[in-house]
Order: sequence, then C-alpha cells, then structure tokens
Amino acid sequence: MNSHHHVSSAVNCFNSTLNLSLRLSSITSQINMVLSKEVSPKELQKRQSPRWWDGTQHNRPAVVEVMLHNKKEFLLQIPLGNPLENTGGRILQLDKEGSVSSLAPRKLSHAPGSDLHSLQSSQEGWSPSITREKVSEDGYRWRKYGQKLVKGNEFIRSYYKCTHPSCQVKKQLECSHDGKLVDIVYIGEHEHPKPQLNLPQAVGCVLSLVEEKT
DNA sequence: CCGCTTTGACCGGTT
DNA sequence: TAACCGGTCAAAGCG
Repeated sequence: MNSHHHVSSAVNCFNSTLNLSLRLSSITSQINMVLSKEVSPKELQKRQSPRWWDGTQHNRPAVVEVMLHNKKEFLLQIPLGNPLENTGGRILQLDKEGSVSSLAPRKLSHAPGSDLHSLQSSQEGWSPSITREKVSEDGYRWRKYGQKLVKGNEFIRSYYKCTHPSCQVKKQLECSHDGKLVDIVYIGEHEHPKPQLNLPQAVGCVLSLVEEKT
C-alpha cells in the first residue's frame, strides 16, 4: 500500500512534469519520461514512432538513473528538436516477466464491470490492471475511441480519451498479444480532480516501476 | 435505454 | 501530386 502510494505519487508527479514539459517544450530543452527499466536507445527507437526522433546520433535519448521515492528509476531525456509537441510523452512499460499486465486479448477485451474489481484485486503485489475499466490505474475515467495496428509495431495501439467533460486528455496504450501492457502515452494534462472513488489507491501500472529496490 | 467497445472509413500531415 | 500512415470519427453492436 505504501509502495502503491509512492508509485501513485510518482506517477502524478511525472505526469505533471511531462505534460508541463510538453507545454513548455518550446522553451525547455528536454523532456523527461519515466521508464520502468532501462532500455537501450535502440530499443526505444524501435518502439517509438520515427517521428519522435530519427535515430541519428544527435537525437538519441539519454537514459538517466535517478532515485524517486526511494526507488530506483530511469529517466529518459529526449532532446527537443524532435516533434514531440503533438505526441506527448511515452512511458514505456517493458515488463520483464509479465509483472504488468492484464489487458485481455482483443476479443475478450470487453471486461465489463471490471471497473473497481480489477483495481481492488490489484492489491496482490500489484497487478496493474490496465484494462478497460472506466476508472483506470491513474484514477481517471477513459473511453476508448479507436485502436490501430501501427505500421512496424508488433502490438495494437488503443486510443483513449478522458471522459471528464471538456477534458481533452488522451492516452494511448499498447498491449502484447497475451495482454501484457507494453507501452503508454499520455497526451495533455487533467485540469480537474480525479473522479471520486474510494479506491485505496487507484494505482496501476502506469509505471511498472516497481522494482522495489530496497 | 444508456454507455461503452468495435471497427472500417475518413482526415490531415508527411514523405 | 499521390501514396502512405497515424489518429480520429461514428455507426453498429453489445451488455
């Protein structure tokens, strides 16, 4: 629970940071993203759309190790000059052994009423439950408005909008065939409180940063 | 009936 | 200019 809280805080903190960075991207010189584990620039490039950076040396992101809430994290610093303005930051979720997961396979993906259940059940360790619950891991409600298999991508990308009236925040996620969450992108920032839930911590897998380095 | 997902079509930016 | 591609729309279907 404590770790949940920490994770949640970290998520919020970095979502804000990220979004702010994006907004001010014309001024700032870099964007930070939180990675669940260290990824090579090559791997990153593979996962990102080519629009993010062209893979040339000078555009390579730097992975920086930091301590965050007593946890070891990896920050990805992306040199601007990449057209990130419209895309938002990408938070990679490279789960190693299925620690993060649970998007049901496309057909089954209905998971109705998974709203609170999966969240609550996510107390075991923390199965992130980034499924299609209305109230998601980050505490907001999302509505899916599309999905697509992006060229060159191994997995299908799903598009979600925040359901809060007038909120324009979107997110994209990619899940592997067996339902494991692979990738999340948040676009924009919420300027409204999270919907009311009595969730202990609507934590989720926004970051699979639970490396529990002790 | 309502809110959501699904999914093919469409749009606009990029090459 | 056209082809390509990622993102979005919206009708249909579902629970």
